[in-house]
Amino acid sequence: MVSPKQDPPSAEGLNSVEAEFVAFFVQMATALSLPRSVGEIFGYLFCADEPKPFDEVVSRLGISKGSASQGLKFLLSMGAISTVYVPRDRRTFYEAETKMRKLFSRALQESVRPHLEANGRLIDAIEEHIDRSQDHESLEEHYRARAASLKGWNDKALQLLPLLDKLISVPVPSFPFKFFGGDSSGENGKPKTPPAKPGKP
Amino acid sequence: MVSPKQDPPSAEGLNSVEAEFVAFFVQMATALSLPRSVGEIFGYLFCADEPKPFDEVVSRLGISKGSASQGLKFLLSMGAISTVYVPRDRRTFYEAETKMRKLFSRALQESVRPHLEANGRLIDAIEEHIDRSQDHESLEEHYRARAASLKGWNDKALQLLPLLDKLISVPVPSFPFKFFGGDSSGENGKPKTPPAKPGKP
DNA sequence: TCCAGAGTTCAATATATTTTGAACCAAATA
DNA sequence: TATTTGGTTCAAAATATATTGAACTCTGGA
Repeated sequence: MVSPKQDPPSAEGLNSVEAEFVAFFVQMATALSLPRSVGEIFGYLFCADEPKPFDEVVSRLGISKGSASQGLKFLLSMGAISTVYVPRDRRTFYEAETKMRKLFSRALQESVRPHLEANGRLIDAIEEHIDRSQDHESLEEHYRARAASLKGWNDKALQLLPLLDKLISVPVPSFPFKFFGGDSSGENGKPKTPPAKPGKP
Repeated sequence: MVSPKQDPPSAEGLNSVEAEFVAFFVQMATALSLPRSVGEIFGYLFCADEPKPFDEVVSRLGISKGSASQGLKFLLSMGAISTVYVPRDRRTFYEAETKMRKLFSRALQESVRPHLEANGRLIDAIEEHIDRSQDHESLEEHYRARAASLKGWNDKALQLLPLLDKLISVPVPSFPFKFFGGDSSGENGKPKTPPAKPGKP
């Protein structure tokens, strides 16, 4: 399905393994309706063994500086990547967050929760409209019931968020019958040594 | 923020409560990156007290027949609405699924699971590429590790699906320390009586 | 101070998605 | 059989989104 071996050694274009990782995250991005370029960038950084500088993202992926800049900014804002400072190199290096738990957790907090909270406010608005308007006669009760159902589910979702957060850090094959136990795949306090001058051979 | 009272009695346009429900689901649809029209249609049907026919969806929402047809088809395919047969009326009537649990459950099965399964196949493809290609020297081990991490998380997600499904049917305020208990908000075997000739006054 | 490199911004362009509406089909009715 | 009604299809138009690339800013030398 994909062509033979022979990986271009570096510098321009991706080797076949990188290309597959990138394809994976492009598909992921598509599923989440994010731009392709975001998937490409994350995929490239995810499979890299060292932090990579801006210009390498641009040249290896063959995308424009503009796209790279915007995509990196977005990924930073999501907490999906972070910058790495490399002494004696003016460029900023980027590395992917590879702890999926963190990614997921953060998405829950930064994307899902705000949406649910906004929903809550919209539901309040609905209820106010039901109060304010007459000539619904028999419908008024029905409207109230529907609004209440919406509110119930929204609240439920909000309450489930922290539980979900706990759930994903439980080692799966043993189903979680006690929740607040330790996290198996926990943090390692590695002091984040910058790599020994990577990139630009 | 929204203008006074005085609801247009019917026939054309929405009353102010309907308008708010529709706005809510439009925002919901946007969050899920679905077309506005899908949100409008679902919102209209969700707040209706009886099943509504195609032509009313069109005229009340002021969208084209094409949009309505496609949106309804989509919502049917998601199981978010269903058709209702009304004797002595050629039109098909639609009603929203108001049991959120069903909606959610179904989305998990029909949308999330297939994506995860596709991901699994893509990860296999990555691993095959790692096998096939040489000249990665020291990188090969790193690639394998990254691929393994991906596979691990994907499998975990797949395993969590049924648990999630259970979770949402648990009454929330009492946290779930036993999972396989009964479902409080369970099915009611109502025999689905068609409404007494609604619509078209 | 000037220059070169790194990166950002943003208007223009390219792409993708939604919506419309006219043409069409099929079933019920005249 | 012809007509009307209910609804679908699909190509074209309208909108929305992503990408590019040229102009720009900023910083660190020389």
